[in-house]
Amino acid sequence: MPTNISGASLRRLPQYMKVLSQLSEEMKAYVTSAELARRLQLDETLVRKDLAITGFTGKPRVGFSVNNLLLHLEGFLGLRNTKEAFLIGAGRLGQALADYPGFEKYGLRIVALFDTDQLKIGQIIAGKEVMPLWKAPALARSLNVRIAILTVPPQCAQAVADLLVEAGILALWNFSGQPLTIAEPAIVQAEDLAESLSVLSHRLARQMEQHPTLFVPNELQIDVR
Amino acid sequence: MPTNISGASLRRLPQYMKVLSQLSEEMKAYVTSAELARRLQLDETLVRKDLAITGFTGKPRVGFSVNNLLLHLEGFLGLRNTKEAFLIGAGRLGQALADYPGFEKYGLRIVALFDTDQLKIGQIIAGKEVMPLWKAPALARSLNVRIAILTVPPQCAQAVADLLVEAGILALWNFSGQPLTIAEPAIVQAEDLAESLSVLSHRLARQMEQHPTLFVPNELQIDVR
DNA sequence: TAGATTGTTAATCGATTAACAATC
DNA sequence: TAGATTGTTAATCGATTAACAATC
Repeated sequence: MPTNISGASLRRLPQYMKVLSQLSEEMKAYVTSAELARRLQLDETLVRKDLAITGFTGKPRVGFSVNNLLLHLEGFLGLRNTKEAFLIGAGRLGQALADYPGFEKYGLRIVALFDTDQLKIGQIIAGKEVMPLWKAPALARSLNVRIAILTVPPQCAQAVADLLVEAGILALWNFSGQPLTIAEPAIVQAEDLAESLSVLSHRLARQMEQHPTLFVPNELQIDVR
Repeated sequence: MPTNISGASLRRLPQYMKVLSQLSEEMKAYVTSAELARRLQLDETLVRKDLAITGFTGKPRVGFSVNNLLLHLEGFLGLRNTKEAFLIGAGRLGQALADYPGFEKYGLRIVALFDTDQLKIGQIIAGKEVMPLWKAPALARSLNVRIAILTVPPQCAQAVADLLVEAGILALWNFSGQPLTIAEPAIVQAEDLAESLSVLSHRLARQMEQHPTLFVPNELQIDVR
C-alpha cells in the first residue's frame, strides 16, 4: 500500500499535521485542499496528491476530515510506535536536543546520553544521566536501540559512527556537520546548518540586488518629506 | 554572471567546501570531479555542473585546484562579508546556536540575543547579554541588522516575526516549527526537525521491512553455531 | 601523441502543475 | 439538479544522468 513516497512529499506531511492541529483546535471539522495549500503556500493539486499517496481520501464538496486526517498521518508516519534513540555528544547542541519536547510528539524518545568528557559524564541532562561513550555499544545491543543522534565534533564523527553501526545502530541522525560514509543496511540522515545558511545567504544577497534601496543605512537616507 | 542556481546545488556547495578543506589539510593540490563525487556519493557530472554554475573552471587531465576552488566557493557564497544577525529566544536551542562556532565560518555573526523572560534578560550567553525583546526593533534599525534567527516557542513566532519585519529585518531563519507568513521583500527559511525526523522514520521503517531479521531482539535469536 | 579529465549538449527521470472527469 | 471539491490523467518544468566532444 505505501507507494514509494518522495522525500519532498514526506517533508510536507508534518507541515500538514501542524496546520491540521491548529484547525482542530479551532474546532474545524473539515478542510479543503485549497485551504491547506493556502496556509502552506503550496499548490492545491500537490496537497491532494500528497494526501492521496498516504491513502487518505476526502469527500467531494466537503474536503478532508481534520481529525481523521491528523490521525491517519500520525499512523502513516509511524509516530505512534515510539522509537528509542541514543544521543551521542552532550555538548550544547546535544543538550538542546535532549531537552526538546517535540521529539516525543514525533515518535522519538531519547533513552540515554553519552559523552567522552569526564566532566560531562555523570551529569543529569533532561532527566537522564550522561554515560561514558564506551558503554554505548553494549547498551545499544541489550536495549535493542536502533537510532543514534550524533552531536559530536566533526573530527570524531566517523569513528563514533563506525562504533555505533558495529553495535547494530541502523539509523544515524548526523548533526556533526561531517559527511559520513556508512555501510548498508545502516542509513544516515545529515542535518547541516551550513547548507541552510548557504541558501539563506544566497537568497538574501539576491534580495539585496533586487531591492537596493532597502539596504541604505538609515543615517544616510535622505528625508524626502 | 551568477546564473540562477538551484536550491539543491546551493546546498551542495558547503559540502564541497568541507571535502576541499580536508583535501587542503592533506596537502592535495588538485582534485577531480570523480573524487569529489565519490566522497559525497554524488554523480561526477553533477559535481562538474555545480562547480561550473559558480563560474569556476578546472583543468582537463588535472582536475580542480583545491585551494583556489575553496576560495572561489567562499566568495561565491558570500562568506567573506560577514552578516550580522539577531537571535530571538534565548532558550536551550537559542543558547546552543548562539554558542555555535560554525556560523562565523559561514559568514554569520550573532550580535545580540533577545528574550521576554525576566530571568533570562541580563544573563550573559556566548559572551553577549540577553536583552528584552522590545528593544529589538529599535536596535535592528540603528545597527542596520537584516537577519534574525528565530528560536521562540511556536505560539509567539508569527507575532515576533511581524515585529521584526516591521523593523526592517529581511531574512528570518525560523527554528520555531511554526509555519510563518511574511510579506515581501522579507524571506523566511524554515528549519524543521519534524520534517527531517519524518524522513528518517520512514526510511528506517522501510529498512526494517527489507531486513526483518536485523530486528529480532538479541535474546530471541537462535544460536545457529 | 594518447589518454585522462573537463565542459556541455542531449536524454532521462521525477516532481510539480494544469486540466478535467468523477462524485456527492 | 447545479456546483463545489476531490481524484487522476496529461503536460510542464526542472534537476539529474548519460554521452561525447574539447582540451591539455
